[in-house]
Amino acid sequence: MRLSGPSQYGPVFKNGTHTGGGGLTVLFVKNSVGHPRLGLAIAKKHIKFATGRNKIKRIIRASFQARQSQLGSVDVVVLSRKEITKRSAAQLQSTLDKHWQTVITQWEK
RNA sequence: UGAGACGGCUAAACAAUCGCGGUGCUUUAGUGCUGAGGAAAGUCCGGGCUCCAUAGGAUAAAGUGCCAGAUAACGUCUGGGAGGCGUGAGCCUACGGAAAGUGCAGCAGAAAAUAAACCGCCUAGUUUGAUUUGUUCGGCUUGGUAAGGGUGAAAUGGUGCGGUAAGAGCGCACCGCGCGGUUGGUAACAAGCGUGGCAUGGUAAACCCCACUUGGAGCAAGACCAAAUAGGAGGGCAGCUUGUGGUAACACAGGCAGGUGUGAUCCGCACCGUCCUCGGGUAGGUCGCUUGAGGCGUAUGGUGACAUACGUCCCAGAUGAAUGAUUGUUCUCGACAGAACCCGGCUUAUGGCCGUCUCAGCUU
Repeated sequence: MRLSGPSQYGPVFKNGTHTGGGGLTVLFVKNSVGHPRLGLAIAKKHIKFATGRNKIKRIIRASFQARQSQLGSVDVVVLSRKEITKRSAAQLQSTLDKHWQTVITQWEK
């Protein structure tokens, strides 16, 4: 489910395909595990307080879980951007849905 | 009812389904248990713990600063004293030293520190002044005077009476202050007695002096396991052949091989044993990591902070970092905010509820 350690994060950062927008950047790459795995990187620089960071992580995890069955064996890392402070929770969910869709279509190819 | 002071409690509730971090049990898919805060925050103090060191003394630097107690310790807390603020409940205070030394004080004001005569008040002298001819007023000179005016945050004790030419601790009373006993109190201090005639202006959150405290770095502390690579130590085995020595193991000398680089290739040139063990410690992993100056209850001691005894409970332990989503019901429609080694405080942010007390108004 979860990515852990530089050995698992490293390949995604190096070879991952980018999609972005809406205050988030999504990197993804195929893996050999057979199920999707999620990693999060929400910068303290962008969101100052810990509660705010936790909220965004929860939103991303929830939407990831909802789409989990549709995603193939992919490692995904979601990064925060500066504009994320301007986005509401509902906006984030819709943009995440878009990003998952692009990941699915890319993976099917 | 309004305004206020102090203290305590709480952190939407319940149910279902799907998930997440720990952990146990069967066993590889289920299931049980459990899972953020009052501030987890700021990182401002104090400890524990760990390593470096061996800290005995002195100096520097930093901090603390009424007294007594609590505590592992503190700059925290409790009780007391003093001063200040408020009608009051209550609240606030870096609250040691200015007769060890140095420094500082804008404007105003005559003068701001070995005090000082601007206006004024008073004595004496003087007079081409005025004049109601006076023991008057004015000018000038000489002294005396800090009572009054004015300036200032602050002007060398305050008020009153006596006293005096006018004044003045010059004298007296009371208050304040200094010094010395006495009494009460562990002490800070208070009360009262005697005495001095009034001294030491302010500023130490200016330097400074005095007393006390502090070794440094921090869980990325630190301990252990440990791939790979380079270098290190020890040991085993070290191609073929000729000669010499030796019984032999082996040693010495020569020749031929082997690998890598250079290069299209050959020659040439340069470089090179191999395996094991130890040590080392990188990536990575494990521990540290949650049973603790612990919580809750009762009793006892203490004004209290707190201590002691007994009983009882186990209450997050992640590491790109766990609490969410959906549905239903209810209400006052939910603030500030997320553990990261652990405790004791302080400070700051913040929704709601309750109690006690004070002041004002109204009713009885």
